[in-house]
Amino acid sequence: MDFDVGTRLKQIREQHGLSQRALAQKAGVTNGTISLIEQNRSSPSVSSLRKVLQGIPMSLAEFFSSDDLPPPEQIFFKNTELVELAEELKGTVGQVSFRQVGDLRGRNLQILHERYAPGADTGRTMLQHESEEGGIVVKGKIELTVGDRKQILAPGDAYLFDSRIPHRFRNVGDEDCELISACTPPYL
Amino acid sequence: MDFDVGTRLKQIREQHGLSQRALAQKAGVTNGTISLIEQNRSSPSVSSLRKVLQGIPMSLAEFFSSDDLPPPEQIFFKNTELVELAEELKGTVGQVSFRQVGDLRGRNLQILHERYAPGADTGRTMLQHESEEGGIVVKGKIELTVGDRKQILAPGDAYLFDSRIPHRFRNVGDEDCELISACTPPYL
DNA sequence: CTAGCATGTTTAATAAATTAAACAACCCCT
DNA sequence: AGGGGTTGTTTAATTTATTAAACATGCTAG
Repeated sequence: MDFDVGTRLKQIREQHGLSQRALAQKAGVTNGTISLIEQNRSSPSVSSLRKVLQGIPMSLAEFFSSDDLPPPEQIFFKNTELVELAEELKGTVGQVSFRQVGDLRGRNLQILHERYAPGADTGRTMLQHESEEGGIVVKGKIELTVGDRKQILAPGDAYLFDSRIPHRFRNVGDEDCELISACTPPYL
Repeated sequence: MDFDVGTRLKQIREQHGLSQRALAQKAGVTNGTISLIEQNRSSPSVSSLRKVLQGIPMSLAEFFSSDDLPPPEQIFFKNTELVELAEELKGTVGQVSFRQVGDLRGRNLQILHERYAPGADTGRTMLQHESEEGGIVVKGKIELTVGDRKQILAPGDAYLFDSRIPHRFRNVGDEDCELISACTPPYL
């Protein structure tokens, strides 16, 4: 009782500026099929639905992850408008600052401006969230541990990994380290 | 875009220690249906599949997000290892550099180190990709236009928007501008 | 060894989705 | 006002999925 296939398909089709016939042709089905599906008067087989979505194109996974379209929100953020995420970081040692772009309501993308004081350390070893995560170092040096791999990154260096692997950040230098990171979907 | 519904269902069913008949009863379908689906000899309608998954229980979204563990990949990237994305930028004016973290194969997250020379301009107005996009300015100034909104961002300032809205970046200052951006899912 | 019960597979009848083509409504253009 | 093009909707014919019941195999107890 939780997923309205017809409405979802219609919404997606219209977002892509396609008519029923246009989509039908790209998908290799008839326009009638699309019409009936959108009215929930027929429940497509997954093979049909896959064909239809290939005309978008969109994966079945995307289709069923009902992330609804975000309403018009704030686009630009002044330096001072980034929101500090101080609370959540229980295991951390030393001074760490995570400043987030926007409030993420309805978003898949989280962008952070991170700052680590010398010696600062996220006890994140235990943390594994269901995301992908990456970033680029802007200033200073950071030691990053991901699973059984460890490396020190300098300005301009970068990282990208699956957040389900336990990971940890540690500033082993003697100046502040800044980096800009992204995460999808957001970690809290 | 090849999704083996039968194999996936069988895998899930067995992980939950259910026989075809046991699952069939909980789901309100017959065992034959499950057998045929698992052999890919019939492609269930999404209403049937939903019924079946309710017997697990599991959502359609979970079913189709085939969360298989990613193969071990490169995690750390030296400054010089970022890959230049020079080719794709047809409409651009002036000197622009997009340097990407990793090659993105199998990833949802794209992270770029972008550099705009004074006067550089992406003719991106026409571009609308199916993503969410955001970033933080590191150096210099950039004018960002998103839909009918425009703003000049300075170091520390940030942005976050739905990439389906037409957008454009322009360096209106007289020094190089650098920013770090992220995009999900990747734009090419 | 065999009777009983579980498993997954197959088959003919039935129910449902998909097609092909026609229908009605709306816009735009001359 | 009317054509020619679009749009989404509907209907009968066809294809496909689903059912109900039989079939085959393997396991275990007596």
